[in-house]
Amino acid sequence: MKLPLSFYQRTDVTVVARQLLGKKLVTVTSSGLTSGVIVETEAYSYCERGCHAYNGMTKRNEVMFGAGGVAYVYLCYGVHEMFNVVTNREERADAVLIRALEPVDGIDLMQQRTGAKREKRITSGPGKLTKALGIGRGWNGTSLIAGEVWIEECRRVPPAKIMASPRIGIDYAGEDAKLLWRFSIRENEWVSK
DNA sequence: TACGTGATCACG
DNA sequence: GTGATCACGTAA
Repeated sequence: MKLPLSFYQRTDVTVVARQLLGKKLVTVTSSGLTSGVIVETEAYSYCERGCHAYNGMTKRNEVMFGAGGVAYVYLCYGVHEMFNVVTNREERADAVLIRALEPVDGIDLMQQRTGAKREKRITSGPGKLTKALGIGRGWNGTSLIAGEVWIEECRRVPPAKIMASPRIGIDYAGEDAKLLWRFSIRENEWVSK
């Protein structure tokens, strides 16, 4: 079952980021179906400097300002596509970055897409998992309810297994870089390094 | 630790 | 227009 809009449209993005751990992210393309369990996320809110939406709407972050339940995909460092889930209601531009997955379905297809020689770690990192699942910038703004990408229930993660730490790669955010808004499943081998 | 890579954004 | 910057990954 796809998670309903009400899951995404809640007002506290850190709650959504925590609860996405243990859920399954699924994509379907003409090449087939791929999926993985979410083991690492980061929360971003228009209220803090780490967020693309902090300085208001631009062409890039436009979909963040819509209601929750759609994908926000952008290119980073000219090389990597990053997949985010938009949360909260309209004008409250929050999102959760999916940083790592534990592969479940379509592992052969993931290897094919990434050109990975060995099976290990093809979805342990935000840039790698989009490649493995066939997610590109063309999916920016795509609904997570109706389209070829969605998130569904999978595993229950007890609160004690959830670790909170500072987000990666946002030194420019000053004090906000210290927020413990990165969430991961403790001792899961697929969490990024 | 260093750097490729190209879109984006805040300047004019 | 232009230039600095960037929510990474890999090689060394």
